[in-house]
Amino acid sequence: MTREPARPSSGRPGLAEVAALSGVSIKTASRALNGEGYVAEHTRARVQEAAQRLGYRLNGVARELRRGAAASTLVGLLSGDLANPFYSRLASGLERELRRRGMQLITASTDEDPDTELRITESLIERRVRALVVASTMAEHQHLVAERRHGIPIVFVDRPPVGVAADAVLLDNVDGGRLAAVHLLAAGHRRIGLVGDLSRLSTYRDRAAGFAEAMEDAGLPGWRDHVLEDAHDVAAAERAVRALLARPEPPTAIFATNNRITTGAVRALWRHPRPPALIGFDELDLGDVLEVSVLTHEPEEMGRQAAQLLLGRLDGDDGPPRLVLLPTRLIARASTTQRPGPGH
Amino acid sequence: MTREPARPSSGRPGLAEVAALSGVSIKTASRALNGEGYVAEHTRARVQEAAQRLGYRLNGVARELRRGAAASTLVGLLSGDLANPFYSRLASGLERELRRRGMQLITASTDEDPDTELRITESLIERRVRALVVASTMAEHQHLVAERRHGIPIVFVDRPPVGVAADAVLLDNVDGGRLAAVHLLAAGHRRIGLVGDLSRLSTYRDRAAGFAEAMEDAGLPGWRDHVLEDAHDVAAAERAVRALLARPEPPTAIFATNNRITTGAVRALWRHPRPPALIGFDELDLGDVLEVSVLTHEPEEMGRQAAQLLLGRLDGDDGPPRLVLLPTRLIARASTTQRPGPGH
DNA sequence: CTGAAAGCGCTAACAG
DNA sequence: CTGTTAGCGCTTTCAG
Repeated sequence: MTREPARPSSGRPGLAEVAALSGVSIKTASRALNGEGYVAEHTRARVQEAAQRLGYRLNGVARELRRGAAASTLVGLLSGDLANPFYSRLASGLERELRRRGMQLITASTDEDPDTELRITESLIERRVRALVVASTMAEHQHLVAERRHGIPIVFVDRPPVGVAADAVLLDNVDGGRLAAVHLLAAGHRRIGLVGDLSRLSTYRDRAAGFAEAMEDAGLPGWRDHVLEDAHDVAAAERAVRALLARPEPPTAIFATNNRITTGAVRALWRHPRPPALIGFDELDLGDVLEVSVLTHEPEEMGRQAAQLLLGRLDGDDGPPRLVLLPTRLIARASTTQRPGPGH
Repeated sequence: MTREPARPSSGRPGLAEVAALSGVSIKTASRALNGEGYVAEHTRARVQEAAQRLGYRLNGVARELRRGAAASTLVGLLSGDLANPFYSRLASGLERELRRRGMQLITASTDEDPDTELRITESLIERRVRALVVASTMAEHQHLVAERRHGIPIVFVDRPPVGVAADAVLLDNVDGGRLAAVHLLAAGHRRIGLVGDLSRLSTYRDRAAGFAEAMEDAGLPGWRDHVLEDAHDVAAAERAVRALLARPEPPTAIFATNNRITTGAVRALWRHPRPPALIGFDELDLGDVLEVSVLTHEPEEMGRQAAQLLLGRLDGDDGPPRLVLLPTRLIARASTTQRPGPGH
């Protein structure tokens, strides 16, 4: 029996080359390498040796095409910016959980830009990821309706789905905002500055809503006078805080609504002769040493929960969309407990 | 002419369905959707409308199989732990640069475990990534020799390749270690504690080597007495620093050889009545406010350089392996300039 | 235990 | 401008 001379067309050897070198059929080579079914012991050995010699690597692309998209092990994560510890910790928790089930995470940053998000979403779907985890920066998600219908599980994290029914894992932002206000009010503060992220982000809006609720309950409808929004990076936040402090009647306390803003605030207040009280959303690296009060939570846990939801869907759960709300916890430190209240 | 009734086999519509619905051949549908060659305007419109109606998505897996691995746009990044800001900033710089060239980054964490690294490497190669960026935790890299021969570009970052010729982007760790020692020696310190990461990591060993060199030059061969290694997380580092300080003759200064260790050290020295001087490797979040002297550098830049090397290879550069050495810069802050020297 | 043939969804090559 | 045919590298199906 004559065989073709085994010339790899793409530079890399394929099953055909391995089969030729070991003198078996292509299918037998496949079986031997996958440890599938019954293959004579010495045949298996010969095949494996040939594969070794040739530096053979399974072509996962071909396998996936043949096996069908339902067998893919790739899960896509769409997030704002991996350099933000919130997202990277989320990714870390997600990845670890997925790996336990043999799935792999592919991440892509949107730079918080809706257009980029749209393009990247399409490209992930074209790659036939098995599921999608989305920390969206878009105002709505109509473009995902078709995907959901085609059965690909989508889990929203940190920010809720709009215009599409899908699972979500979110923080209890309203409660967090309320806790911040209540804590500061209890210390006697009345003029409380609030520095916010982009006003279109629901996370920020919810935190502000909880804050507003507590302020109005306390009979302080004038809280809006001390709000500065759209501080999306550390430098902008630092400027916003300085601006608040430069006012004729500066606030006696500040609520920084996320980690970047808190960082900017800490920098603005550093070495300030009489710094206002400060409370931040998200824990800070060395927040204990910096003595900044915060509303903390666990990004890794958000990732784990998202993974669980997603794996449940892959296992056949087709119930209505689920919403997991993660709590926020207040850690009171010197920045709100040892700094002068409004009386000073 | 009769056409088949267009039933998607995988649940999702394919080109065949789009073609059937718009009454053209499959190839014409392909052309219309890819904006390739000449297609009559109204044909294109019909095809695109059909695609829209069906929720058609290109199957990138099939496309890639057909076009061949050389057309893949996926670059794999293998790193220790994305939750470490060093890696996430590296990933961020890399991704941004790759995206400008239409390539996508797929990341995977090894948890600093050699076995995991091996498995994940294989799986990325099976997925036929176009190139690999590796922050390796393995002692050697023989397993990559075959891959290099098959032409897939590999760039090592942060840690050097061993046993395989490949490009690398590294920090000048020896110089960094030397700078740290020189800085502390100039302040009059003689008993300097050094807290190190896993002793098998070349980054740590190089930093220690530079440190050693400066110490020996200063006529202080006894420096080894104040070394504690294998502090791989923040808690271990904090314990190590406390242990050093509890000695009969505690060091008057401490060199923390990476960001996690510095964090642990800051925590250990916090509120210490007479803290030793401290210098850390890697910048810290709010390092300025914490007033910790550091040897800083830019992880994003490492990512960018890696991308450049890699893209150059894809563009045909087949010269000998290149090594890019990134400098480290000393930022002197109060932790080494305002704390008591050895005389106190 | 082993093999031959078909085909996953797309695009390259070559007609019309 | 449009269509037909073949085949990427693997696995599935069905026969030996």
